[in-house]
Amino acid sequence: MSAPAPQRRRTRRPRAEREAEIIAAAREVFAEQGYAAAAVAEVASRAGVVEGTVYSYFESKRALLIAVMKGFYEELITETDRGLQAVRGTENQLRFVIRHHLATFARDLGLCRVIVSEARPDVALYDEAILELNRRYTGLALRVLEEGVRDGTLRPDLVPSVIRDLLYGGIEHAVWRFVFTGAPLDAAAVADQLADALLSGILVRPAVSPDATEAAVIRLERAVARLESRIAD
Amino acid sequence: MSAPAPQRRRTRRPRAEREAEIIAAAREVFAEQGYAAAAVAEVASRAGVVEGTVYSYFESKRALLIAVMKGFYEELITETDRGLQAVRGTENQLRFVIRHHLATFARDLGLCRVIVSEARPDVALYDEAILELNRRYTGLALRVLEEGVRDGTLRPDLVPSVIRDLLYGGIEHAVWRFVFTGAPLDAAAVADQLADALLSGILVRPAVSPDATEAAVIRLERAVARLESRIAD
DNA sequence: TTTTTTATTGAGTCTTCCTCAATATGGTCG
DNA sequence: CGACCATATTGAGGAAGACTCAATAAAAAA
Repeated sequence: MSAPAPQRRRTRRPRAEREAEIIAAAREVFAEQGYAAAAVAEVASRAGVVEGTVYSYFESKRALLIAVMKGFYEELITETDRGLQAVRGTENQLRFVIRHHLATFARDLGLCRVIVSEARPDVALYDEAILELNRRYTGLALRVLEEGVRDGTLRPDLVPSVIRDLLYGGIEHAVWRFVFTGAPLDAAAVADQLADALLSGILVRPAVSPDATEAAVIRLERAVARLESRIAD
Repeated sequence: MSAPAPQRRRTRRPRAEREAEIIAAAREVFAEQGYAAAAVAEVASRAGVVEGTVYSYFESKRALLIAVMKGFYEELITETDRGLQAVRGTENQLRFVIRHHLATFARDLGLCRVIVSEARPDVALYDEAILELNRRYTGLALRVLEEGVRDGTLRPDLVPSVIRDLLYGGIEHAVWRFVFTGAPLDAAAVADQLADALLSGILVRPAVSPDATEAAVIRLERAVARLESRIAD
């Protein structure tokens, strides 16, 4: 049953390279198995070292996870930033962010799942680094929103941070939906649906006419009557 | 340092009651410490039994978590369903769902965090029960959306399931934001901001600006919606 | 009261994170 | 070119916690 004993030889490598190898192995294992199920011993073995070695590079399993996340976020931030510079206009930039984020999630699902699940449970100081990365990343979208408000493209009464949450939260849930149903995800289509809803809202544009106002007044009177009678009880 | 040794006596209790006690203890411990950090031994101790007893009621720690989630979801579904029946109109119903979900999250944050983090990592068959509960719960909002499309209140080109994801995802992220920044959460205000964005979109409405009367009508409708949902509790 | 059933126990196993003293390696310096 | 040394690497072992199971005792049945 024992594997062919990979016959490792003790070799010294430049610190930076070995560290990179361990991080790469960890990224694989975490993405495949999730954080809790991943064994540090397996990460070590895939990186061609022994468990103790991993601990001479990283304080703990969690610190290793954070290093993995860091790498992931750095890539994501760079790509997104570059993309945003190539697109003009608030609406187009928002569509780009949504599409790119959704595509990233769909592509690197295993790792994204771990990040989402593990970055949140702990408000521990330890994860301050991750919070900072997350702030930097979602800050890109926030700036787009703020500028949209400033230049009059977006409604002046918006609270940009709330809209940002709506945006990222919506994407996340949309992806889970597909993960769980197992349906193939048409990332571009879903991104457009999300963007349309966010930009234009879901209500049919009320034809602002005296009729509509009158109808609303009637609805209100009835509702108030209902409330009054209920309070009377 | 050792606690005063609770001096437990071996007592036999009706199966259902003991089970309920264990679930209640687990709910506490999970909410306080998170799933990974919670020790089954502590759950047992708070329930006044020994670790082995827990395992005679639940196959595994995870099965225990699922039982806890089940109870939580059942409550949530009942409350939401009851509330929806007391509110008329697609827009008001959506506002109710958002407000109630946000309030629940804010109130039972510890447990919600665990549910969100632990329900997703595993697409394992084991969690089929949780998936079903989640479907039932979010199905309530889905039905509101579908009916809104049918009766012409909502845009006919909407994909209701995507909007539902936008809604729940947005709430979730909005809550995390407050958890992490530590700011006090004005649930009602944030719920309104989310609802406004979702219903009307974030783009500036071209032209047709409502006059003062219409604006007053809109304010009134929101006030009535708030009253109705408060009475529903 | 005696017998039967089964809920409860707690000691022990196994897995996994993490520590540390011993070891071997590759660069450096005589 | 060989000896030396700083330190990267190792692997055995400790600690904690999930889970098992044969023994025990409480309640129900006879």
